[in-house]
Amino acid sequence: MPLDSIQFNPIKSKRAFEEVSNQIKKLIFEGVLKPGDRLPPETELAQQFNVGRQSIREALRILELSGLTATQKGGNGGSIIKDTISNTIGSLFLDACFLEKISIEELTVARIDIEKAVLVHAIKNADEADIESLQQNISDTKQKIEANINSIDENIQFHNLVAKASKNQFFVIVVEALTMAVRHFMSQIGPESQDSNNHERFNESILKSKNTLSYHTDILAAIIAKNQPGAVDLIETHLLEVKERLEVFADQPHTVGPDRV
Amino acid sequence: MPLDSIQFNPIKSKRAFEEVSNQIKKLIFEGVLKPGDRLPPETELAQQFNVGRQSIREALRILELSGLTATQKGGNGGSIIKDTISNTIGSLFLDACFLEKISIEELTVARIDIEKAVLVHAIKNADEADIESLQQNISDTKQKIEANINSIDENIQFHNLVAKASKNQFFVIVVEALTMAVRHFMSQIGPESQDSNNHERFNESILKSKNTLSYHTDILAAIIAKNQPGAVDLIETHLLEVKERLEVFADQPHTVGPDRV
DNA sequence: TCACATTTGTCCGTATGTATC
DNA sequence: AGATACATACGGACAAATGTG
Repeated sequence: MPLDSIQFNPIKSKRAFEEVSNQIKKLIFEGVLKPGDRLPPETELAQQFNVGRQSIREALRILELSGLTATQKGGNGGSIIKDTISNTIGSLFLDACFLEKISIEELTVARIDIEKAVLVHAIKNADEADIESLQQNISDTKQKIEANINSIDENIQFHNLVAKASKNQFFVIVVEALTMAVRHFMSQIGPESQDSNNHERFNESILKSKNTLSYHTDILAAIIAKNQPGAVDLIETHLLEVKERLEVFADQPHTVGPDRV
Repeated sequence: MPLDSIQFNPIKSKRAFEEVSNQIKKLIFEGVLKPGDRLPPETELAQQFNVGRQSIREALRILELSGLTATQKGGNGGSIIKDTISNTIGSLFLDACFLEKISIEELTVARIDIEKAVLVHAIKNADEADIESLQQNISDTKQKIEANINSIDENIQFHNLVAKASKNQFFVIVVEALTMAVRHFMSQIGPESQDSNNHERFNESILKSKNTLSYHTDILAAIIAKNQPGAVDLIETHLLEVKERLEVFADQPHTVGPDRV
């Protein structure tokens, strides 16, 4: 065997909290610790690992930020194993956007290609339950629009539901990251549109909501009819319109991201 | 304005370390703290924020895991602002794979669609420098194969370079996450193949490397010739082969992920 | 409603290891 | 080699929150 192909492990003087978080992480990956399980109290963990409580706490912060655990205060509280880490990835992704490594242009261009691919898989793999939740989403959106209520959450949710229908968890995570970023940029527009002193803008916002609803309705129909080319065309046109709507705000400085921990 | 459209901030008794990490994060996003800058020592930060060192340390762990800072110990050490957080996303993503939320099947299926889209953009946007680094990658791979050295790093790098050529940072991050996962599953095959007691497997591995190199060479040629349909066909066939190579190991239990902090 | 126990959140003092000069 | 600066780590103490009897 050639010597060069041996991989040496970098010598990294492990810090105590790293060792602790890795050991707990390993237990979670191995399934020893399952979602819903509660970790022992910090003081007890400190005794078991034979380290100070400070190291335990830093390890818990890592697990918490990784999306593996959640922390509750008070009696019967503690660190609880969570069951999903997808929104954690979305948050980190939003951070990347803020560091201006990703422009709105790049974001929306990529979104079109990815959601087109996702839609193809959704048409292939969607089951009854998926169709039902998509229909529910549409009717929820309708109600909100009729009541003049902002429907941005439902609009975002539609895309996430389509990703779920693809039965591919990778797509679910990627689309969630995309929509989380889109949602943030949208929310920078939203509050202004609802300014009661500016009826024109508010009406404009309602019009756009109806437009979006119309596209979503047609896309769902195409999914049900398994009309792949039609669906792909629809989502491309739809996302191109969203893209243009967002690009107006591309050069505006954006605020800091949401809290994650 | 409809009452329902008001967004209430969830009352979450902010913990001190959250406040600290958010404030520092904000400074980084705003560009006040730039890559390479050093944060004040922990004791000084504690004084400035008027909190204990423990809270500062937990905040620093959060920033470190988020990929925003790196920590050096010893004299002249401290927390330094980093310039990229992409590999952090890749690591978190690998965690998601380990939680078996994502199967190799899902991973590779998604990879094919995404890399096809990326390739289209790469053909459109690749400049001289991109072509050059891809050519360099090919020649590096050739040399390693001729010297019977494992070329998995170069093979992975090829795909990352194509993503970079697309000039879309979102694609760069997603492809890096994908290849990081693929690389991990590959490395579970690698060590066995290099077992000096198993020449057959080793030769098989060399054959596969040559096959991969051949595909990469053809894909690069198609990029240069701006032959979009040809390139897309090539990468689809190539990734399908990789997919089948990986699927053999799909049912094997995999080991725990790499350390991130 | 009112304690009470549990557990996280926080601060402080001190000691040690490590890298730089 | 020694001094300095810094992260790392431990232990003790108290405050705050939360569920239970």
